[in-house]
Amino acid sequence: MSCETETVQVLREAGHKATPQRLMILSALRHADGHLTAGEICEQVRMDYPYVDISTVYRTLAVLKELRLVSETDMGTGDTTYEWVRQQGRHHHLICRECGAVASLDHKYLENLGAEILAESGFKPDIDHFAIFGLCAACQGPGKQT
Amino acid sequence: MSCETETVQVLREAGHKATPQRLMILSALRHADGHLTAGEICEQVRMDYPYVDISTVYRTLAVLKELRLVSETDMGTGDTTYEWVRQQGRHHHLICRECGAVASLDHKYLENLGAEILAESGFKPDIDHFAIFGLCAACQGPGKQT
DNA sequence: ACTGTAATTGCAACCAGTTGCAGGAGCAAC
DNA sequence: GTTGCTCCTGCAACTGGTTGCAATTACAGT
Repeated sequence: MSCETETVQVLREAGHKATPQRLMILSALRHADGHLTAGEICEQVRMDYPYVDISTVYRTLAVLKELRLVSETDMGTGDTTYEWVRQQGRHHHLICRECGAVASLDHKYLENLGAEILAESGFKPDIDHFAIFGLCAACQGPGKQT
Repeated sequence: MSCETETVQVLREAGHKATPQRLMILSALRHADGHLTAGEICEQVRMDYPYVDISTVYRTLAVLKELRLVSETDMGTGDTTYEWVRQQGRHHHLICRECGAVASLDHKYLENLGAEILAESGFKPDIDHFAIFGLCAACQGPGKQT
């Protein structure tokens, strides 16, 4: 758990406390390599400490999201998922509304967009992790509608 | 209600039925000029027909969304809102995560993005109505938090 | 106008996520 | 190590939205 020291700093500096529950949630997020739902995080933490409440998980996720340590993504299937934000390897998701396939999108496309918006309107968009819906190549063929 | 004829066509062609409830929901959406929540739509319909169930509203909205007649937008405040999609005047929203201000963004910025993604990955994104979070110009100033 | 079929409705039960609250715990200062 | 303040936790109640189901209704074909 020594790898969380840095994160603990960030928490403290923002006036938050580093509680065991939070460290466990943090650990679950870090060591998972994909997206996790709040429920999954809760289950995982309960293996070590069975009393965590789901509301604690949600509240912790809210704090982490505010500090921009995790990103929240609505995958379109009604599952809201959370992911540890790494500094490199930013990516976005292209989600097919027909077949549900998920592809990754390199950050560079969005980077342009972010810069353009900032230049023209002064609004600085949070472009950390987008989920973009649409039709994948396979589902665009004529007469291919489900 | 004669202005709904065209929409009724679209519904029928997709194998859906044009029920009174749906027409009332449709009417509410058309005549509102902004975003409406499901609850607001339900209330409005109940003025004419008190028995509509909220689930009917949600199901109708799901159908209309699928037919791309309405767009669903999560405004970030926990309110999911729905809006009638007009062919012209497509726009997107820039929502400030500090002060909640909502600004409009012209469609042209996203048009580029859509074309790029399509060209490079074959994925055809639905770029009808985006909600982009970030910091507005006023909230970016140093020490201007909250 | 009548009929058959499939879509739709309203209801109630349900699920994900949020909130208010009282007790408990972290942490900075002494 | 103790103290005090504030944040955090777990609980339970609640809200927004979804789903399964039996009864009903739209509508295409006749």
